[in-house]
Amino acid sequence: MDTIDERVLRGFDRSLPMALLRAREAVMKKFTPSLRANNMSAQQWRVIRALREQDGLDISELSDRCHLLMPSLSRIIQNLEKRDLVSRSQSEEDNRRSVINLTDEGHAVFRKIAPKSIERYEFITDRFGYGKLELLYELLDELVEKLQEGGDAHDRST
Amino acid sequence: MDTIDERVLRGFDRSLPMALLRAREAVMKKFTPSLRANNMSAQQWRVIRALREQDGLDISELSDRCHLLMPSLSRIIQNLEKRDLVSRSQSEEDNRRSVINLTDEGHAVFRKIAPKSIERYEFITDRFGYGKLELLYELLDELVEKLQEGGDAHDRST
DNA sequence: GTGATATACATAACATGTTAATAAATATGA
DNA sequence: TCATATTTATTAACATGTTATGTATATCAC
Repeated sequence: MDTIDERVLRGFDRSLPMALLRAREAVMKKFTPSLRANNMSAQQWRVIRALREQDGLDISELSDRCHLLMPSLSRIIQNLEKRDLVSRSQSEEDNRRSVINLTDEGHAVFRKIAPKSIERYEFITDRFGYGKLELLYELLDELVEKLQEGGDAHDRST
Repeated sequence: MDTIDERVLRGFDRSLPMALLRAREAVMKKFTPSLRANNMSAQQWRVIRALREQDGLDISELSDRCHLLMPSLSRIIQNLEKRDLVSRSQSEEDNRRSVINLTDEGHAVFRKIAPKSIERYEFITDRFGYGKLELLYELLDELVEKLQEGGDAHDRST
């Protein structure tokens, strides 16, 4: 048992990354089954939802909104394209950009899954409590904000 | 714009899974660089930490404590084994079990990385505030608890 | 004890996370 | 205008997430 620098690493399963991971896993368990039943991964569903909110986004925009890295998103789009859930076209002003649109079938899949998601969401709100949920949102947002401000001074290695 | 069942899906980037994802990403950004500088992934680091807390765990126990699925963990152990950071031996009582131990080199890596992690953790605590951090832990734990109780009645598909 | 079940672990197959390298189009500056 | 840098997107390569399947050992019912 080596003591490190007079301080000690927080107990393993009480670390912040683990707490967030456990919470996310518990939440996702409520959504995943109905997605899987429709051959949809959580990530693919994010893309569908983003396009439902605003159609015709380019891939960089989708990357931001869905919190997916470009290489992942690139593959996901190809997958959805093969399944005719989205279509891509070239931007007129900038030939580097691909514009992605939901197909009719894509819209249909959204309408099929969305009610299940709503139901699960209400289940979570009931179980946890509306007030606590709102408080949790606030804390999470503030955490992100506080960690981002001041730039990446502590993000560098070494 | 189709209205679903009189209710609407929560705004995309205000959904609980996304809020948890963003928070976790922001937190991990503080830890990942020093891990990467030592050729260590976050998952590999979890295994090292778990073994540092209690050496000689079997793979199922590690899976639980690290929140890694068995197939992932199986590969991770093989990787760490190749790099001589852990060693495996057969359990005497149960020949199905592998017992995993940290090697000297594994301990050395822990001692090298741990101070950085402690420092990052203190940075996060300072930025966010100790009280808020504790409150966040409580909320996250309670969320997990509430979602798990009552079994998996709503985890099923269809 | 023998056969059916369950458990511990590994592997397969595919999707995604992650960093690096690449290609093509566009923007910038001399 | 031309060379250079920047931006957009893809691909490569490897690690991990995830579900299904396989294999050996243990346990249990009988």
